[in-house]
Amino acid sequence: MKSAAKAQQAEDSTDTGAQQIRDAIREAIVERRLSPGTKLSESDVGNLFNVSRTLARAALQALSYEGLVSVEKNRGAFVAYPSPEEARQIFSARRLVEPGILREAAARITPDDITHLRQLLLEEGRLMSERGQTARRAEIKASGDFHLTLAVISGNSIMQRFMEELVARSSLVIALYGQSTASSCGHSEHGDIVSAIEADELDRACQLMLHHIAHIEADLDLRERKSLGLKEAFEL
Amino acid sequence: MKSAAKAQQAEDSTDTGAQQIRDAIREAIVERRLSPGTKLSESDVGNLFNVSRTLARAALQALSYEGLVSVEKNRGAFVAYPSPEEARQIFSARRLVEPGILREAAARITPDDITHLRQLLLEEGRLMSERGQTARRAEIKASGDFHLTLAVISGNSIMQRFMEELVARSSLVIALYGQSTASSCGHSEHGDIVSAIEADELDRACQLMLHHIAHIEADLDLRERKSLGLKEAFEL
DNA sequence: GGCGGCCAGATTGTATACGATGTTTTGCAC
DNA sequence: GTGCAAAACATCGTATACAATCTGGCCGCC
Repeated sequence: MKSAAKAQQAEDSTDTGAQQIRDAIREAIVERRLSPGTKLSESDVGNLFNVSRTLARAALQALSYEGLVSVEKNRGAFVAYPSPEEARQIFSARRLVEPGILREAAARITPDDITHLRQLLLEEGRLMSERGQTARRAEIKASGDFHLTLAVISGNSIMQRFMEELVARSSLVIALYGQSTASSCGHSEHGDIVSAIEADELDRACQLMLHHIAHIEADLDLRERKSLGLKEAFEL
Repeated sequence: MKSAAKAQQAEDSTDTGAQQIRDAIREAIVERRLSPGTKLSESDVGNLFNVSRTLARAALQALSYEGLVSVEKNRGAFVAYPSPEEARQIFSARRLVEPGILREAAARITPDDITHLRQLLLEEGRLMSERGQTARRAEIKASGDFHLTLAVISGNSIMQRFMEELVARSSLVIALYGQSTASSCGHSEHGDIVSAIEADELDRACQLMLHHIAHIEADLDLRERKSLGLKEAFEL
C-alpha cells in the first residue's frame, strides 16, 4: 500500500479558513468557471464565503503568489489574465520540468500507481465523450490531474507544488488562447505516455511528453472569451 | 531599529508594506542571521518593523508559502527546519531544473550578461578570502546569486521565482546540515560553468552544473542535528 | 509524594473600524 | 455638446479589538 499517489491530503501548513477559500477559488479558476480578468473584490469574496475581508484577503494573496490572480494596488484582485509572453513562459517551464518529473516518477512508480493513472485516463475518456458544461469542466480537471499525478508519484513535494501552479496557470492560458473548444490535453497522448512508462521506455516517454506539451501549445492563439462572474460561478 | 528598512523601492506585485518585511526576513534567513527553528511570533515581528500584527502576519504567510517558515496552527511561525527528506527533495529539484535553466540561459545570454556573471564571481572570490561574519554572509548571498542570475538570464520569470525559492531553502539546508564551515558553493565551479557557457559547450556546462550541485549535496550530513522528533528518538 | 483539574498568561484566528487611494459621476463653464 | 474639475463612491491598506486556543503553573485530592 505504498502508492506514492496517496499522501495528497496532508496540507495544513498555513492558516485555517483561508485555505478553504483559496482552494475553492483555485478550483473555480482551473475549471474555468471563473474567467481571466474577472474581478474578485475582497468584500465580494468575503460575503460569498461568509467570512470577513481578512480571510478573503489572505486567500487572494495566496492565489496571487501562485500567479492565479493578480492584485493591483488599491484597485483590487482579478483572475489573472496571462499575457502571451507569460503563456510562453508557462509552457517553457513545463517543457523544462515535466520530462524530469516523468523520469523521477518512472523510477519510483508502483503497480498501484499505474492502476491509478489508468483509472484517471478512463475517467477522462468517459468525460470526454459526454456533453454539457459539467462534464467539460470535470474533463479539464481530470486532464490536469494526469500531469499532477505524475508529480505526486515522483515523490518530490516541491515539484508537486510547482506543477500544481503550472497546471493551474496553463488552464488559464488555454481558457484565454485555446482554439479547439474541447480539452486542454490530447487524451490519447496521456495513454501513450503511461504505456511508454510501463514498457520502461523512458526516453520515448519523455519525447511523448514533450510532444504532448507542444500539441497543447500549438492549439493556442491570441483570443479572448467572456467571463461568468463570480456569483454565478459559486451558487448552485 | 529599522536597520532592515533599506529598500524604499515601490514594489508592486502584492501588497505594499508586507513585501518589505517579507524580503527583510527572507534575507535574514538566507544569510543565516536567523537560524532554523527560531520562533517568529507575529507580535514580535510587528514590533520589530513597527507595524501591526496584520502586516507581520501577511509577511509570515508569504514566507510560509515559500517554504522558508512553517506556521503551526495556533502555535506560531518558525524559521523552517527542513527535514533530511525535504533537503533531498530540494536538491533533487535543483538537479532537475538547473540544467534546463542553464540551457535556456545559454541560448539567450549576451556579452553584458557574461560580464555581469564574471563580476559576480570576482565579488564572490573577494568575499571568500575575507574573514568575519559580515563577509561570510555576503559570500553566502553572492554564491546563491550566481544560480539566481542564471535564472534571470534565462528570461523565464517563473523559473526565476522557483529558483529563488530553491536557493533560499538550500541555504537553510546548508545551515542545518552543512559540514564544511565555509561556503555554500564551490567557487571555482561557478567559474568553470561560465567558461563552458562562453565556449558554447552546453553539455559540458550542464555536467558541471550537476557536479556542482552534487558537491554541495555531498557536503551535507543528512543526519539529525538537534531533536529528532521524540518518536524516532526512542524507537528503532 | 504523585496526579489530575483549573485558572492565568500568552499567542494566534477572525472580525470590524478607520484612513488612504483610485474610479466614476456630476456639475459647471465654455 | 464637450472638457475639465471636484466631490461622491467604491475599494483597498493598515490598525485595533475581541474570541478561540494553547501553554504552563498552581492547588487540592488521592
